Amino acid sequence: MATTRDRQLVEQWRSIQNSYFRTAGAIDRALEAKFDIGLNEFEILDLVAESEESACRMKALGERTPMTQSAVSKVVDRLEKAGLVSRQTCADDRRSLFLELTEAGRALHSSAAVEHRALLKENLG
Amino acid sequence: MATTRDRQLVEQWRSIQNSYFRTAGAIDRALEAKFDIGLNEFEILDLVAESEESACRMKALGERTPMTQSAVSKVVDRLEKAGLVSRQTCADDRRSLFLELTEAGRALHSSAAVEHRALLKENLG
DNA sequence: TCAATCTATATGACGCGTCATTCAATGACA
DNA sequence: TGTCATTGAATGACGCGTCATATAGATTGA
Repeated sequence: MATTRDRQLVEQWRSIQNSYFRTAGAIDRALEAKFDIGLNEFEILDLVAESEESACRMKALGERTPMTQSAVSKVVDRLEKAGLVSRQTCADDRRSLFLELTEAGRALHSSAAVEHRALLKENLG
Repeated sequence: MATTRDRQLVEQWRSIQNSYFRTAGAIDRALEAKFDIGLNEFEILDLVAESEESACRMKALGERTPMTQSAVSKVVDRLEKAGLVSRQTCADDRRSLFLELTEAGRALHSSAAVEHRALLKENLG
């Protein structure tokens, strides 16, 4: 039985979906067009840039994003292929890896971040 | 240059992403487990159920969801294969189609909707 | 020190959404 | 009426995320 409360919930949810997709889509398209990387790539890049003191990243990354461990691994693959990031082995635990921005990665990140923040401001008000 | 305002925007965005994925994921898993349909399938079913007076649906559907026209077409494929919906040709414009719930579709929708609303309430507060 | 177990990451198969394209039906207009 | 542009929908190639698994390294405890 469809209560008014149900209707409200559904409307609220649709509105969240719309603004989520609108925002994510706008950022994704802009980054793709201007920097040739997708939103997820940028977000990993952003996380790596944030924690500029080392650590066994990969693991930590997984905890800061809704992406799957395997998705993170593939995003990093692409970033590495694009020469934006490099995987470094971890001396104290050789299963772990930590990530470093390359020069190119650092450069791209700082331009892309400006765009990213601008679009967030525009879309989140 | 990373302003405090930028940090706030990024935090806000991550929080939106997290709650979006948490909610969507929870609903998707529940519907998948109990009714064997995904979230997008349910949402199309829900839209069709909502507009129980006919019309040339497919088109209208595309306007009520952030999904692509082609995504809608494929979701409807699956719903049709599952016997939950049927495509009816439109007399006045033979390019268009409108959709109808089958009996099974109506039944599944009304159970699934309860679950859906409950999870929305739980997740959106 | 040797199993058994656990943990960090990678990988392959798979499903789904997107883009570009196609096809048929319509509409516009001369 | 004949052409040309437009519109509703379907389709195929493709990229990406997910799940289940694999692999190598760590840890525990007898």
